[in-house]
Amino acid sequence: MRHWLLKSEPDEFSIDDLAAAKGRKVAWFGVRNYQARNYMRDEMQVGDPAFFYHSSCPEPGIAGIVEVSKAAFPDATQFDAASKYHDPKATRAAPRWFNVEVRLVEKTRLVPLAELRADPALATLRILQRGNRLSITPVEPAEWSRICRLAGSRAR
DNA sequence: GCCAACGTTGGC
DNA sequence: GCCAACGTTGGC
Repeated sequence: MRHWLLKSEPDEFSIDDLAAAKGRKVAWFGVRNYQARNYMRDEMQVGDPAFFYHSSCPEPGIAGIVEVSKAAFPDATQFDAASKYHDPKATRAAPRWFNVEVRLVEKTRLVPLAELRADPALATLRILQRGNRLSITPVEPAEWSRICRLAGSRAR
């Protein structure tokens, strides 16, 4: 089992949107980066926990905890000509983009980016590294525990 | 809106 | 396969 961090712009899809979704589940659609896709397609397993991170917003930070509820399958939006995630080079026979499904485990207090940065125990956290833009990154077990503690979560 | 950093594209 | 140009990300 591995731990992950998933970024989402709350204007697009927030933790409250996930809480309001049917079954509190959603396909993690719209990822159009090969490395992030490969994490979903090749490494994420059902039951893996992940932080839900709000990016590109007034208060960036960790907003909650989700878990992988379904292994990777083709991202439906790549086939949808009306979607901004449409990919004309993708076909149903040869999909390019995959997504897992995630389920909300717990909405936590918002742990601001500045608080993550200020914590020496999180110096190696991927999203804090210079130039990092990847929307899906692995989280080390010690980092996971530390952030759970900061967030006031019972999860470990 | 700025800008650093990075990924992708496409000509050669 | 190289690499310049371009587009995107995301914090500030």
